[in-house]
Amino acid sequence: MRVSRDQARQNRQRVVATSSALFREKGVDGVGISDLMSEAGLTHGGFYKQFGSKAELVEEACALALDDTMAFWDGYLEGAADPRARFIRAYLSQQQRDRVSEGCLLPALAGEARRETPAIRSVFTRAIHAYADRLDQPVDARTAQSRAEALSTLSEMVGAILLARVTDDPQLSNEILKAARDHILGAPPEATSDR
Amino acid sequence: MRVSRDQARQNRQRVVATSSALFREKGVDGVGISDLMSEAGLTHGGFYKQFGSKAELVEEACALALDDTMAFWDGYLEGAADPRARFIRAYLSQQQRDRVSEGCLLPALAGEARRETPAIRSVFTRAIHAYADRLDQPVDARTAQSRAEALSTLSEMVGAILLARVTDDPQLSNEILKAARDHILGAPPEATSDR
DNA sequence: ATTATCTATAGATCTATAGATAATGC
DNA sequence: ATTATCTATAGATCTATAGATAATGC
Repeated sequence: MRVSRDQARQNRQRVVATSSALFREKGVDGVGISDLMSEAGLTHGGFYKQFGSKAELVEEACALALDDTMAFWDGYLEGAADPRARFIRAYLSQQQRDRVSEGCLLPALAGEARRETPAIRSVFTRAIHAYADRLDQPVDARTAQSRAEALSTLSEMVGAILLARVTDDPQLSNEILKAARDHILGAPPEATSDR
Repeated sequence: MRVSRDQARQNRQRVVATSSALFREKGVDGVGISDLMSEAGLTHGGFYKQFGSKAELVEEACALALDDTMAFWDGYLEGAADPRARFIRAYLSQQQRDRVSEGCLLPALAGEARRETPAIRSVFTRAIHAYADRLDQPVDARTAQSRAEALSTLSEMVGAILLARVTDDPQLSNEILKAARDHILGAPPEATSDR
């Protein structure tokens, strides 16, 4: 029954990783300790030897969601001619809209996180800064104006994904994504970039 | 114990109204049938004589939230010189951010509503159309372009409120609101309109 | 007689804890 | 000896239903 110290560390990390996906997919209230533990191949009894409370896991899972997605974006944008445009186009794609459990934590969880602990809300503050940094000018060219633009662009991206996900009208959903892309990046020359 | 037909109708309506506020404030999973009924001055046993299920109440409560807020906005904007600007400024105010239980259902509940029944999601589709209509040109001047702009403006408004509510940094919260207002309406001539 | 509301409860959760078990780490 | 994980369970929910009660509406 017992397991090596290293195996235990891995088990714990697997709980955080599966929670990070399941919380985004089903919401924090939508999955119980049992679900999270058994998804990681464990039983629920061991949970409180690894975490102080569910809220503590939520905090870690949100932080991991942030770090993972940021690592993904930084890799995806590395060496791009226009990283900001590439970022915005990919973020506002149908793929990102549909892959909730691997996507940005802001549209997925910010609505509920508003009511969570200060520690959890501060992860969301970090997330806002992290995303705004990627939308802003290169570090040496930043101004109050460019920062305001970055925040306003982020608001539009997050809002568009949120609305595109909640509507039951698939056509409206795509229309919302396209409107946000075109508005932020300027309309495409032809009907080229609906994908 | 029994009550007149008219009184019963009023009781039922009071349950929907208090639910509409409580769901926005605490989330659908955050309030139980007991809470909703006792907030309306009733006991929980009578609930299922009035509603088929909790989901049915959620649908009605969201629809009422939409109708109430739209009636408010239409009154608030009636006769304004520039109704669109007045709408955007008020929606993106600190008051709207802080009055969650009386505010727009989109930032408050869209995140959870994604996982709800089709009937509930279709209320959110109606909400998107209703808000976009108020942001679009007068009916006879609408184009595909103006509609896309309305949707993109709505995304930014909803996203800005969502982010301004989730962060635990009050300064960042105000910065997000101001950035969205300035971006949508154009920067103010002087530092006039932070309020 | 009908019915709106009440009390009481079933059955299924959910978070958290207690104590047993069996393998690691000294 | 320590400890990671297991089984079992406490206590508090939550949705939904059953049956009683008392006032309305015919």
